[in-house]
Amino acid sequence: MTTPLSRSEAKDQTRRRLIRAALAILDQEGEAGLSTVKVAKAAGIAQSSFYVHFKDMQDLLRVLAEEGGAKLRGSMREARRKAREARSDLDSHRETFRLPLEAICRHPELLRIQLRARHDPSSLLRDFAVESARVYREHHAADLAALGYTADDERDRRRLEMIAEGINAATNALAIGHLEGRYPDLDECADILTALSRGALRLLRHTASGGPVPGAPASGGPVPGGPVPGGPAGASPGDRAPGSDLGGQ
Amino acid sequence: MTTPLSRSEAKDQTRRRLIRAALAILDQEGEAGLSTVKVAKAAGIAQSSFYVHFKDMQDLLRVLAEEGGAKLRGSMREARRKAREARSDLDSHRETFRLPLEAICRHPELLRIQLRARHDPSSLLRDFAVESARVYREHHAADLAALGYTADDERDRRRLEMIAEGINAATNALAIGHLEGRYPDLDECADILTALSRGALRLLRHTASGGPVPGAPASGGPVPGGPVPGGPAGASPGDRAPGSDLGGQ
DNA sequence: TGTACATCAGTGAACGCGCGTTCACTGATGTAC
DNA sequence: TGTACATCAGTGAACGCGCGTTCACTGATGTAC
Repeated sequence: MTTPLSRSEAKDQTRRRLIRAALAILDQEGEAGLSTVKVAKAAGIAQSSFYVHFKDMQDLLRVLAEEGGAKLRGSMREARRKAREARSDLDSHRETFRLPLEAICRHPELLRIQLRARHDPSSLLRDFAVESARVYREHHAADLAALGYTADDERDRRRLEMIAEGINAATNALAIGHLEGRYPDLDECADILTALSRGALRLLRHTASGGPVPGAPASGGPVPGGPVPGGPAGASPGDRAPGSDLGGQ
Repeated sequence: MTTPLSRSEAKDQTRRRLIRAALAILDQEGEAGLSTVKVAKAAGIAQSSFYVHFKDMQDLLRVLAEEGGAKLRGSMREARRKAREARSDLDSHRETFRLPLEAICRHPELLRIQLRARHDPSSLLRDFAVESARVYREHHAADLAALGYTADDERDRRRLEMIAEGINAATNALAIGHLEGRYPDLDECADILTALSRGALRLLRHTASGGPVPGAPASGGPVPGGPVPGGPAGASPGDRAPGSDLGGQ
């Protein structure tokens, strides 16, 4: 029935088995549980045969990271494409958060691995984790820009980055919660993220409408924290003291 | 000059040296870099002497986790106390986010260790990480309650939990960014978090003022999104369809 | 098609390494008298 | 105060273990003729 495989096909198949086995162990036991012994055994070959396919464990992890990164970028690209097809602005805003959540949940092992490696100094997947975090963050920053929130000066650029990072962290946290079964409704997760972003984005100007920051009362309510040292006195717009512009209270 | 130490005092000092050495290695190299050899060497004693003080590495980590947890809870208690002393509601809201950030930055190693261990299945510090995350989350939930945001039914309780988890993740992310030097101004971090929470809390009713959600302009300024599907029209409070109540636009 | 040879994926045994753990021992500190 | 003994923090050597890595070898597949 089965056509006998050529030598190179068979070798490639074994290689794939090793990669899959490593990914499974990495997801289930973490990097500490990874060893050439376990991976080879799980792939059904002799331990020494591991070195026929990879120089060492780091070499396998490099391949794993490359493939994971490609998968991740593909998911994000697709999410971005779908988000562009959303009909209304509101849809767009919600989709902006729902689609990345879906993308994450399509490859949950990649998020788990990334979260573990990200702050682990001795992780061989550190580069992968940092790169993944960058992809996510840039995705969010681009999305926020697409929603009409832009940053003209350095202060706003930094704030946009902070917001993107905060939203990203919240997205990951809710995605993990969803994967763990605590938040079964992905739409509700997206709602929370949408609402979070809505609040934060008031710190930036919304250039689409051209008006003042949406939601900010024209009268500028109570001033937070009393007098701001070196504050608004002679400050030009775009040079406001940090902490003095919380938007509508 | 130095009074000779009693036997038990000297032993305790050695024990402290071991604990401090383990914490430093854990922070700098992660759990993978930890071994009785390294810890004993860093503490300046023979490797076998490690077992005079601890049953094994897990035993030391248990102690480390207990002490770390106590430190963390202490910091959080203090932050809560200070927040209660804030004069105005607005101060209270900002302090609610600034003080936990400060508490985290007082013991940055605890956050780093927690973030690493939290998703690592083979970590010996898993319990510590989960417990720490719980402390943080409950702190945020209590703070939100103190700000007047309450949850009457199951849906709102779940949302409050999701918001607390999202805010917590964002807090950690910004704290790490601050510790890495990317966001030098802790007040600005607190502002971002305040703004994030403001948006999300519109999903809940604000019982303190009894009025509309704070921050929502009475006049309803420029609306970024289109009409809200299935919006406020005839929905009774507490029975809104999920995903349809994004609060004041 | 058949034969002789080349290639190469996979194997098992061997080795060194760092680590965790045990244990008999040492010498300083503490205590009973 | 002095002496004899008990206690015990700390030591170094030894052992087993799992792991990473190497290497000569095997036998099936591929190829030249």
